[in-house]
Amino acid sequence: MSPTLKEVARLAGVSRSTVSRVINNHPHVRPQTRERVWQAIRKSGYQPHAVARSLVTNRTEIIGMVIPEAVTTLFTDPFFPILLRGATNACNAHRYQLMLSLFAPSADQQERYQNLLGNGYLDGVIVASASLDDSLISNLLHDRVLFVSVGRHPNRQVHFVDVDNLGGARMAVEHLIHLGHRRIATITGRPDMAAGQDRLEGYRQAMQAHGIPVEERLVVEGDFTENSGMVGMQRLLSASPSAVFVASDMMAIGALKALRQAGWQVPQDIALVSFDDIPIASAIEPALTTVRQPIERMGSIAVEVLLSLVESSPEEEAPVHRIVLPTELVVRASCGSP
Amino acid sequence: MSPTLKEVARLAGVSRSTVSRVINNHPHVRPQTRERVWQAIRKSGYQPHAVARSLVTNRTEIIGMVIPEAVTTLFTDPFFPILLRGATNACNAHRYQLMLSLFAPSADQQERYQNLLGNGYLDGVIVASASLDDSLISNLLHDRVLFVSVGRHPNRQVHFVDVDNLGGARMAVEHLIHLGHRRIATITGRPDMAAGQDRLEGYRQAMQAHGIPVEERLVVEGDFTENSGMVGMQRLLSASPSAVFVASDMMAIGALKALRQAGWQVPQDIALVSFDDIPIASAIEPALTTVRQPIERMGSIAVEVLLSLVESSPEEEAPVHRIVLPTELVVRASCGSP
DNA sequence: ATTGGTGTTGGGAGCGCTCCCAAAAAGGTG
DNA sequence: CACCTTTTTGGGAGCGCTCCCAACACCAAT
Repeated sequence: MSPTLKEVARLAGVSRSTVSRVINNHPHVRPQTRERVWQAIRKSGYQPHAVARSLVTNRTEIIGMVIPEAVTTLFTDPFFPILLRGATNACNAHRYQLMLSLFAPSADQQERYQNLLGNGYLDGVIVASASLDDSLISNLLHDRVLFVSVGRHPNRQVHFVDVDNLGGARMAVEHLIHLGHRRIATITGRPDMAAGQDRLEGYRQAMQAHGIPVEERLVVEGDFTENSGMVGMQRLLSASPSAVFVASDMMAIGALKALRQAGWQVPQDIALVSFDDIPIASAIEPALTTVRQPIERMGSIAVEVLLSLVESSPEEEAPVHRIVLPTELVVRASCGSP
Repeated sequence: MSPTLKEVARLAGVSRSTVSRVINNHPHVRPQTRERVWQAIRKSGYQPHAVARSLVTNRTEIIGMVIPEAVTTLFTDPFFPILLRGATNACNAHRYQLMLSLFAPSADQQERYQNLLGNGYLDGVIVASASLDDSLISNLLHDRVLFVSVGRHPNRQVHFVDVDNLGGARMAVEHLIHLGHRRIATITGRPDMAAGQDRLEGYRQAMQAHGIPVEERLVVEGDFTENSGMVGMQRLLSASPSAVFVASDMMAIGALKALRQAGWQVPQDIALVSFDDIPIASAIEPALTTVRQPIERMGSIAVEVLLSLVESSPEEEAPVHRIVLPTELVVRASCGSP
């Protein structure tokens, strides 16, 4: 089939070792020998056999992206694809490959985990949007797999990259307060995910900072899906809030649907602010005021961090990376800002 | 680190060969020996080292998903994530892994191609939404890489899975005709992609079948993006069509924006039918009448076909698979159907 | 000329596995 | 019980590469 090191060596009239040194850019090869070897490589169309190399270097230059399948909902939401794009870009820049893995928390999870992580194909893993109580994280820690989480994790050994969900949510709610609202409701994200918790906490902090007591009937639980936004809004209607902070754009779209059905006008009858700034947020009517988060950057930074771990010597205890990226409020029509 | 075959063999008091036979379920192992080996495997937590195995079997059980980065636009459109989900599911079922690769048609494309395909890490490749004139396909053919295209390709050696874009488009336009429309415009998809071409051809066929001549000013070119839908609609306004067939939902969202700005009501002033049925299509106002395509199935079938190629013996010339899946018209509010 | 560096090259071992072939054990038959 | 067949087991070779160590060439300095 394709030529091997040995054949290139014969072609160039040198030994396998020398060809290997040329390929891997090692010093101690005479320039003219190096040139001769390169010629042989080009002529034969030689490509190093990555699998063979990995067997000895114990590195595959492949990292995994693991998505707990519970968040399959995220597939209808562009969060995940954009994250993936960021991760891929960073991988390309470092000549690493990205292996994708959806993980159902099902009967065969254990088997799939073994299969993926145990077989030695991955140098490290990015874990996206895990639920905080997912056993995946503890498994990875136990097995000493190098990984970086997208979304914070309370365990102090976990490297993570996250956006400032708390600050972003606070900013959003404060914007509503500055517009004069006091009966501000919220539809939360999944309470088992850090983003869900933090956005709720941001809401509470903003309310408290301005001395507005939080009525518990103004807080309804969602799960980031459009449908939960619709249902949540319907439940909220009877409490007649004058504004609502919805913890994701997809839920805001659901909420808009509920409001339309109830005959409420946005922003005239109720102001709405949400979170994510996915592309559709600016395309719909009314355009959403929302908190923008740098999803793509989060993906590429997660990869950068992971690769720095992979490429550092295994024994040196690197400090734990806990990176939080800033968010930004994008004001559009849905909040009724003048 | 982790135990090897040899250690398991020692533990079970047999040879490496026997353990290997047990692992790979080969016959000719006495039941009681087999049991003893299994015990040793469980006790030691042995996991076969996939890289080492690949070196000798020449199979990695990894397939690639290649997306020409020109269609990065597809990232804001759920087409791609849903396809990916279908592909992943099929991979899981067959215990294959999926490697993701975005391919910029840039300066380093050639290098990345070599790097990805030449290094022997992939058993085969799924090519998603390639432009028809992309050199990727011809490279793959030339290098005898096993691959399946998502989206038809004219070359008769190319295995592909596609949806019936032509039939779906015809169905959509005929629906408008049955509603009494005759001045029907269209905003096309990218003319360098099969889906773009076929949806336009479906439009033409429907018009022709009903004896309605196609006015060329009623045909404007788009590229599947929301923005091109908006621009296209703006150009169409002066031709005052009574209905428009938009070749994708994302473009339809752009078109709606243009119509709102111009003060046209949908469906009262103009009927609108589009293509894809992405989740957002039913969530916006007015809900879109659109052609649903089985994206997820397309992804899993593509994988099934590819794996059948991978697992067939290399010499037997398999017949070329050219699979076309049916589409379905989903009638909602935007076409003004009674 | 001898010694000792320094730079360059070649060969062997080994990564963890599969597969082939031969040896050993087991089973059947006259 | 010897003989042949069949099943079961073990050991060696080899997949394509890297890395170590030894060998060699070359040059300057003693």
